[in-house]
Amino acid sequence: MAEAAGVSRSAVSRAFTPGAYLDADKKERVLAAAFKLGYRPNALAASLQGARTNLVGVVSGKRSNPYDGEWIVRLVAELNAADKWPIVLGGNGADTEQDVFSVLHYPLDALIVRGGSVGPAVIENCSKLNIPVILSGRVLEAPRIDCVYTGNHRGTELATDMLLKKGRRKFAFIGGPAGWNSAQERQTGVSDRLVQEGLDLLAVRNADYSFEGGAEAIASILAETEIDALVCGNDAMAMGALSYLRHQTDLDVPEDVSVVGFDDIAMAAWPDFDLTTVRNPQDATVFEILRLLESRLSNPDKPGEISRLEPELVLRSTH
Amino acid sequence: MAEAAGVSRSAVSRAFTPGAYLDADKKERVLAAAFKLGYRPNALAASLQGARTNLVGVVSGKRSNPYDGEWIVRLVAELNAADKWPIVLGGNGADTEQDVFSVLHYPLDALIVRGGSVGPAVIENCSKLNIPVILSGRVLEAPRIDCVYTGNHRGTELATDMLLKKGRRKFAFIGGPAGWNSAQERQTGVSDRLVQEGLDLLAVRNADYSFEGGAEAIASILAETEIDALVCGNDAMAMGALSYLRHQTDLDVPEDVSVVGFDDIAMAAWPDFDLTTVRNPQDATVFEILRLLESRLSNPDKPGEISRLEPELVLRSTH
DNA sequence: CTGAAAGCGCTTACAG
DNA sequence: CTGAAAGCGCTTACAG
Repeated sequence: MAEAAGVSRSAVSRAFTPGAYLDADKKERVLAAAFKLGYRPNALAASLQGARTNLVGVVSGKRSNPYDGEWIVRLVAELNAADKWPIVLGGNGADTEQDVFSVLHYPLDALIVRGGSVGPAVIENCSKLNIPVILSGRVLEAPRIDCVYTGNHRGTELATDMLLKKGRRKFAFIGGPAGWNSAQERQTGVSDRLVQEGLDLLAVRNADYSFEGGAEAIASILAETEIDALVCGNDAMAMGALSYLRHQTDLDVPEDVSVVGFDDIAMAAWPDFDLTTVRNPQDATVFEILRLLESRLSNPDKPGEISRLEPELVLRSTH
Repeated sequence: MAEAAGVSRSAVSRAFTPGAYLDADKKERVLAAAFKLGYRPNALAASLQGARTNLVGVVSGKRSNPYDGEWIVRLVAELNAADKWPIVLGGNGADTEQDVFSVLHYPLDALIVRGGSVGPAVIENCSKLNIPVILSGRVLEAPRIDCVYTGNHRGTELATDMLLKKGRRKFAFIGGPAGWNSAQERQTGVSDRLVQEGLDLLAVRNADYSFEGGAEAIASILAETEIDALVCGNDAMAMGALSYLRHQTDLDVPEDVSVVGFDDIAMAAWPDFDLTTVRNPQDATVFEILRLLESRLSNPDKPGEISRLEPELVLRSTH
């Protein structure tokens, strides 16, 4: 490249460095030659000199949860807008953690992790490598880890409270994969509130956050238990359950049984579902991730920050 | 790292290179030190030596089309499984092309591009930089460009044919963004078949491939035209139109009007829509992309390959 | 089998 | 204002 333009290596470098001193003529010559050859400076070679790579790892959850799909698409868009380039992992379940280790071979500016997609080993490795980690949907108090989360317990508590006021007494809950923190918290949000009224959760099922999973779970519940309120760990399962109730049973929603979801994904508002749900504020989540990222990058050694977002009840027609 | 293990740089490198000669003891020492420090060889520094980066750019379309969302999630999962690491772009519309130029600063093994998300300038730049390009959902005959696409024209022709046999005569079409190839081809698939029967498309609208766009488009059509068959350029718009017909009009689907989509996204099969549609085979598309990628990588100079996938009519309950 | 040296594509002091 | 040199973290011939 340098010889193509008939200048020194340094000159080429300066031509692409905003604010660097370089004769206008010479700069023009470099840019012209670059255009002709399709040349652009190798960002990775530059990073060996200490520049940021602007590469961030993004680890999402399983692909059965549409909320995760929306999360990743929005996050990618915002990251792009901030000139950060996401290397995306996830969707294939079991091997995700191994994949993260592979991606740690690249000099990442940061790693953004959704929910419970990876374990503590990954995070420990990142801190050894000095790669900041931002957790979305999970909390971890650690030296230089930042977190954004929505009050899960509070969210389903709000839903349960509303349902109780409406006179519901026979509650069931369909949660995400057993063992996940968020799934557990959403469940206890219901059960803790019920206990205050001297009530129990009559039935609990765990599914995979998918539409089909929700439909199967409600079928299994109805085979054994009579209920008048169903709270679900996410919207997709709530929609699956709602669909099953409407098409496979004589039960009327909301006349006989109330259905409430969690997340407020785009589809929840479609007239065909019009799902009452708990908003897990996605805009705010993505916005916070970006804010925490910039803030961490400009001040790598500051203490970890934990940002809590408040859930909000969205009343539509299924409660 | 070398001094931490008390060995030479070369030894460290060999410890991480499968099949390289290195004393077992020494190797163990290197690996132990690496584990302790969280060290892993910088893949980018390695790439300066000529190794592949295993980084591939993935450019998706606007985020309003759920099919693109499914495409990206599946593609990412398959790429991960093949130890390729996708830098994902897109979702924010206008600036996508500029973003691609930015990402071309990284040494990519290949660029995978969905539909009409970027123009010819990007592709030309890639060929100058010797970065292979794989196009999904669009065809471009060029030296070293590979393409996968589904027969759009054939797809809507199949749908139209079925509708005609059912006795439908008054057709409308809701297409994707005006000017997009795929949108145009899907439209002429309908109109060409109608012409054979001496029929015309009574109404055409262009929307943004979203649910809401479909609902607005059908409203606008019904305000001016009486129809008995609606073909849509994708499922999301078909579902939006279907939803509008069911909730905002007295028209019965399929009694009074048939609705057919395109893509066969997961939701189309949900009982709440049960949409008759044209399958745009996603598994096969992603599979082909991976195949073309491997094949191109192992034989960079072979001629461009164009892989056509056949659409298939999926009959459900809305026709 | 293994170390020292060269070199990948850059940028950043350092001289001029 | 700008070139020559050093060095970022690696790997790959090249000697031994």
